[in-house]
Amino acid sequence: MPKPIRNGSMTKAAVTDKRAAILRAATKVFAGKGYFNSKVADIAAEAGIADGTVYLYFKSKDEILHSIFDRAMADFIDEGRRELAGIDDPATRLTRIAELHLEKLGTDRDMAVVFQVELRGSTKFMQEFSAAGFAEYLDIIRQTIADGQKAGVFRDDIKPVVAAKILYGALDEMVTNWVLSKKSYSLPPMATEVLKLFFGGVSVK
Amino acid sequence: MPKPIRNGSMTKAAVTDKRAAILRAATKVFAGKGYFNSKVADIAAEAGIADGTVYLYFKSKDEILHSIFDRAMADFIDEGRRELAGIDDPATRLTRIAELHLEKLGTDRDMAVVFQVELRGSTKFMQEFSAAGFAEYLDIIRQTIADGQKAGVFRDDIKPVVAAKILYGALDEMVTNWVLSKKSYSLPPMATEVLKLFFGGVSVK
DNA sequence: GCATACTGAATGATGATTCATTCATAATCA
DNA sequence: TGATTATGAATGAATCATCATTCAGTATGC
Repeated sequence: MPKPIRNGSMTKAAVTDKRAAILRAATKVFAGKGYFNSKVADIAAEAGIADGTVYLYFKSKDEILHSIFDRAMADFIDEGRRELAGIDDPATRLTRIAELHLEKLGTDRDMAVVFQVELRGSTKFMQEFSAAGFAEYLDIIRQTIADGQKAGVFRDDIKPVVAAKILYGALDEMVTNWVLSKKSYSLPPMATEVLKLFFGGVSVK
Repeated sequence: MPKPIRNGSMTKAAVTDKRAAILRAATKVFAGKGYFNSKVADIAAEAGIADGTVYLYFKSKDEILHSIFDRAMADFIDEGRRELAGIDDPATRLTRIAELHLEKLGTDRDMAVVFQVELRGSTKFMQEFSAAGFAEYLDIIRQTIADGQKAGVFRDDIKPVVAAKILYGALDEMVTNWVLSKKSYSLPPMATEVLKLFFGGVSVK
């Protein structure tokens, strides 16, 4: 009376699929109720498998959350590098980065919720994560700004690290607002708005 | 062998003090281990009282977290309004807002950790909170920017809400970085950096 | 049959909350 | 004033519910 879906020996691809299915289910569940309020049983139910099966693919609940980030972040950085490979002009690069940032998170609301909300749910986690992908991302932005300064298109009385944090913070805030907003609107177009201000400032010249 | 501290009827002030003491202890504990990893017993121990005593002042662990925000946010908005009362020039107002923001959080690291990290720990919480103080804060910024546009000092091809979110996001990111940073530096001076970019933009004119 | 994937009930730990009891102080009384 | 009683803040051990995790058993495919 359980629902036997597929048993016996699995192909490598099938194994990966099931892992991915669990991660997808977990992302959805975490997004809905938060990591600590989510039961492993909820994830199993969402994925249509038994509680115990989760442990055939992940060592612990904690590892599931980690995997979600690791995979998403790795994908994002990869795609970013590929996209940016052909772009030299610093301003254009920043534009593409901002667009990618919002496109990526604006496409998968559950993932965005987990990133915006859960990622910050623990200092410990933040610090582990900081050490990994986040620092790398911020550094790409920083480097691009530094290049722009060297090229003379960006003012150099602002430290690149600071400017990078500001741009990141602004984008991040757009995502957070979008995630929490009741109204449904498209996120990517906000990139233009952010960049307009980031490049030109609010003051009238 | 228990530690009798003070019994009998308490003055109103003493009661408020104990409540405040518990909130202070909780802020410290939450900052250190995160809300969900903190035991009520930890808070009690930090405050130097028995576990049960916590429940004489708060209905639940959840209520403690709420109280921390409510009080801090109310204080902040009050102080902000008072400070801004005498300032008319929009740019000066924004400057003062940014300074206050960073001064306030830069003064009490535990509080800052709870705000930056725990506040975002649950969508539910975020939304409740959004409805309350946060929206109000963002709106003060928005209004100031709108005033600046009307006065002709800020460009009006950027929507005030968006500009407000950008400024807020940038400040918020400064705080988050500061909170997570191993290095110890002073937060308030970052206000100047943020404003320089917010007003003038990165591009060379 | 044998190996492998899966199941889901049982286990054990954890931790929020409760509540019967204690006792310092205040109030009342003679 | 000193003795006596009432008050209610504080205590902390016990309760009780909640899950993460395990594992003995089942099903499936080869």
